[in-house]
Amino acid sequence: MIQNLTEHDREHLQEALGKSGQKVTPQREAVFTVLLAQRDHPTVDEVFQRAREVMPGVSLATVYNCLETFVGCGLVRQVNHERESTRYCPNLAPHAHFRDKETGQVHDIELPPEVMKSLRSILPPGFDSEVIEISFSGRAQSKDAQAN
Amino acid sequence: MIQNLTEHDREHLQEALGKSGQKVTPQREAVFTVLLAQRDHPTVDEVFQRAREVMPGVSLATVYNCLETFVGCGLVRQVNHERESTRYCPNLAPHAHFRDKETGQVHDIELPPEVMKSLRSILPPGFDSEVIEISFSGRAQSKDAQAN
DNA sequence: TTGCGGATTAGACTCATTCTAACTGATTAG
DNA sequence: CTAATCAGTTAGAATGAGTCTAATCCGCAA
Repeated sequence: MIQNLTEHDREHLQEALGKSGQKVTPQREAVFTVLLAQRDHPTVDEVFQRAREVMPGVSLATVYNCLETFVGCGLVRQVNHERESTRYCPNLAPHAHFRDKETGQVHDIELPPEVMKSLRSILPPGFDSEVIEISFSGRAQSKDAQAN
Repeated sequence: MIQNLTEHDREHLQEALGKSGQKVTPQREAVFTVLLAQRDHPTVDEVFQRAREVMPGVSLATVYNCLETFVGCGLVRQVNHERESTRYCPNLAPHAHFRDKETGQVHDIELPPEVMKSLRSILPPGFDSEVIEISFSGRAQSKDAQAN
């Protein structure tokens, strides 16, 4: 079942939207709720299915719009793997992604600051990077293969 | 102008294809030639345009097939950035990619072995990764902004 | 020469994403 | 109070990279 937002999360949503001059709407709240309820890197379509459980009339276009808005104001990250459908991730801490080739599941991998630093250090002078994406792919056999 | 393959490159092509039970064909040779002639991470469409200069009758489907074959036998790498068209890269050394947001150009960034090692080390036990992709995006102002 | 199998071809198809134009509903201006 | 405005939402059409299909080609072996 999809829980409602906590007061804290609702404030987080409102603040992030407000900073870029946008408002909380019922649809945005529904989509955000869905993202926080199940942190499994859903595709747009999965978000859409889940959002309709909470708000039956919501449209796919709106789900696209909401997700884009959230990405724009830094509330969620896009996760792309090869040319598969884009997935969404509300984990804001710096992290890499690991994609299990067998199940298609995506797992977050914590990214220690010293690794981030060594990565930045390989850029030759003149290259200024705002975003670094790191993605692994392979197999995850362990028990926690469904977590995260 | 697009040069012919050197003897060395032709052998490389033949050997890699042979290892996975495939043959050198005129189309494959043309596509490979195009990739080596201009190492600028072309899209399929760009490869197609260039290949037609060398072999006017070649079809888009064949260019897709050739590129997929090359990826399959390890001759080239795919480079994906967000959901843009896939690009292709004949640089086999381990390297990251840097995408210039202004020009859309992709540059290779050398990846020292110790950085690779520190990256592998962040994977929790149970995660076995065959492939690591690292991509930066931002601005490259420098003079060599058009190279590689 | 016939047949086989891999490679190539043109064009149809798929499907994630984007676009468009109409509609809604809240807020502001007169 | 109306009317005008404007962001947000909606359904459905359009886009475009990539894939699939069925026909053809071509080198080689029986």
